[in-house]
Amino acid sequence: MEFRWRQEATFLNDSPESRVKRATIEDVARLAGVSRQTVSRAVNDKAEIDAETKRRVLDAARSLNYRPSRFARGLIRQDTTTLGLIISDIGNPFFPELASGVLRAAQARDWQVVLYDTGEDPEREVLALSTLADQADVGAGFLTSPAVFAHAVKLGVPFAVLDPGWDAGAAPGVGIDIAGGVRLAVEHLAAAGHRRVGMIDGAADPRDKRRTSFLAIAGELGLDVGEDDVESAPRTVEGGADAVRALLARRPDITAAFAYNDVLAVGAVRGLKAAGLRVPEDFAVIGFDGLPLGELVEPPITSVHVDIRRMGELAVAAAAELLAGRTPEPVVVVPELRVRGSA
Amino acid sequence: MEFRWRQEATFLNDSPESRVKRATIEDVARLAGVSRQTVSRAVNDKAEIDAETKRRVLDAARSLNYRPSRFARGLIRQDTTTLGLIISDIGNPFFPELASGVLRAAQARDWQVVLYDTGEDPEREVLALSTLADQADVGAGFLTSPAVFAHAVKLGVPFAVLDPGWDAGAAPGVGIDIAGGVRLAVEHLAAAGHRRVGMIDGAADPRDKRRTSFLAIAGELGLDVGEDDVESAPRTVEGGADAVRALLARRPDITAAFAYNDVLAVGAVRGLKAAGLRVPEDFAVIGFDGLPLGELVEPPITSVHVDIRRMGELAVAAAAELLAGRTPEPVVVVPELRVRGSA
DNA sequence: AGCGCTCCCGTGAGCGCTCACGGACCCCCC
DNA sequence: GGGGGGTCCGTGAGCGCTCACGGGAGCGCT
Repeated sequence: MEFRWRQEATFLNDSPESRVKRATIEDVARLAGVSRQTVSRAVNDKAEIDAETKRRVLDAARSLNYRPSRFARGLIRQDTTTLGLIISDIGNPFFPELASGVLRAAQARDWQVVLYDTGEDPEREVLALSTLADQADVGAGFLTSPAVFAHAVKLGVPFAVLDPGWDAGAAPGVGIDIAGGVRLAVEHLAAAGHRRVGMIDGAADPRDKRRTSFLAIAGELGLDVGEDDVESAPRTVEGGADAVRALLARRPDITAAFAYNDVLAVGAVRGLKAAGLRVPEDFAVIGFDGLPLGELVEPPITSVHVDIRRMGELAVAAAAELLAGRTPEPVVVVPELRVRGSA
Repeated sequence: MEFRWRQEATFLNDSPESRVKRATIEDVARLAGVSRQTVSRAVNDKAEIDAETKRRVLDAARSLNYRPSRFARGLIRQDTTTLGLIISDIGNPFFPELASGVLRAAQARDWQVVLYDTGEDPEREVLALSTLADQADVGAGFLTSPAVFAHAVKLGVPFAVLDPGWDAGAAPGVGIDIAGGVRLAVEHLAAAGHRRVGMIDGAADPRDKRRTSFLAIAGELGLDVGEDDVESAPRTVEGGADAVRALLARRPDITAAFAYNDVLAVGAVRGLKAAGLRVPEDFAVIGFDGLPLGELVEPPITSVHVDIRRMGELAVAAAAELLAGRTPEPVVVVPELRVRGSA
């Protein structure tokens, strides 16, 4: 009676996009003529409630469209854990693979996973991190730069970094032995007799580890490779095709290319074939990641295979450590060469 | 200095999986020698606080590893909306595509998206639905059967169903004109002169719409197609390859196949090529979904294209309607034929 | 002195729910 | 008739936070 004003205030709020004010446990109790506690008993299938009463309460709940507030519940039994996963482009087949591992590990621990796709945009990364910070208990994912990670630290979110190519250094998470992987690739090309090798780069940052490793190792092996044998491209199939063409236009004597990832490698092969070149006879292409996709194309992509799903699982494990207040011990995933058809 | 004990208390709690008890706003207030409210002001960057005090509070917060409880916050300003997205296998490239649309639309509305991968298992679907029911405000996704949807209704979660092949009927969400799509495919094959065509089915349920539509339309067009020209297979590339071989073994005179989806179609083409057949000259294959993946293989897959991302966006829109207490008006996505190389 | 203002800061109340109680009521048995 | 036990239900308290207040201190002005 003295709360009438409250209901009226509620129903005034009917702008198009406004959420309907949810009924509370109190509303249900009132309608069913019982107490909160009894409603709680009915809704949560607990004992100490009469069957008939329960039915009545449940009816009332249904008629009011009642659903318990996850916030109020969470406040009491704080057992649910939510992991925020930051990825840069779910359209890139790499990330579903990663998400698959994360999801599996999360499910095993009974964690929730909320997904943030930042489209490789640092600003959106920071934004995602901010909302993640107050929607999730812990985060994981790829971050484009140390600066973004610093933001996570500032926000106080525990975050497991997946090694992105910049030196994650002290940042907790799971690393990839990128230099080792690149070595595998370049050595493979060198062993096949290629002297003049280009790179199709997918990183924005010129200090990216794949690029620097490529240059270093190619030099070390005495290959004829210079700074401008690296062509940058957006990480798409088209990007790869365009890049290989550009590479060829600039240095027609190149006979092989190392691609930043398999998507670019697939694109490169397409570009080559479209230009009338045979792969690998006229031009060899080697990728990075070892995506299943690479086996589907013609020729199948020779690639430096990384166990991406395991990375996802390891990331969750690291996140769990972080959450427990411990420092996860550093893990590094070691890639291996998978020779298929393209090189 | 005077907070050393607290840190120790923190570290006492070191059972392997236990979460560290989080510091509350009260703890920070005590340590900084201020009130809750002042802490709140500092943490939330509000006015009415002295710079020096703010610094002190923030220091205290950091030293205690304080992070505000999302539950307590959510209880007060109930503005954050969370959508639970149920998919059956993120390894299937269809779903990232869908997720992409959902994510985009969700981001536009400032919604969170939590992901549930059920691996096509009805039991896990029900499970996911249950946790979704008390972790999210609204759900969306594919459900394998009407029974599962019924469970959602029973739980009281608003759920936007993506048309799965069973007749979603009254269920709110976004539909696909599957029959229309199948017609496009079968007519295309018939027009190319195929009389005897098989189907590679990816559905568990024999009443699946693609299968029944296929049978009906093939019959209508007077094709020589019977019940056992339908081969069931797991929705993987290998599944498709195996299925087409089985089909061929049973009925060697088949000259074309309609596949449940593009993944199966890609598999079929692989199987065919491995068996020494030329596609489409010896055997034509047509898929469903129109995934980007289909363009990458050789020959590219002719497919019934569905705008999957748009489906994701529409699903979010429907979910928003549901949340507002309205009934979303029915939407049906109409597929179109994309003739590429395989048929 | 007294008033009003600004700048800080603290105190209830309450968000919606569950947990730990306590208590009413009925039935049975000595 | 009273004690014991079972069944069902309600009442405070409190989870961690923010909102709406109220109030003290310090300053300048009449």
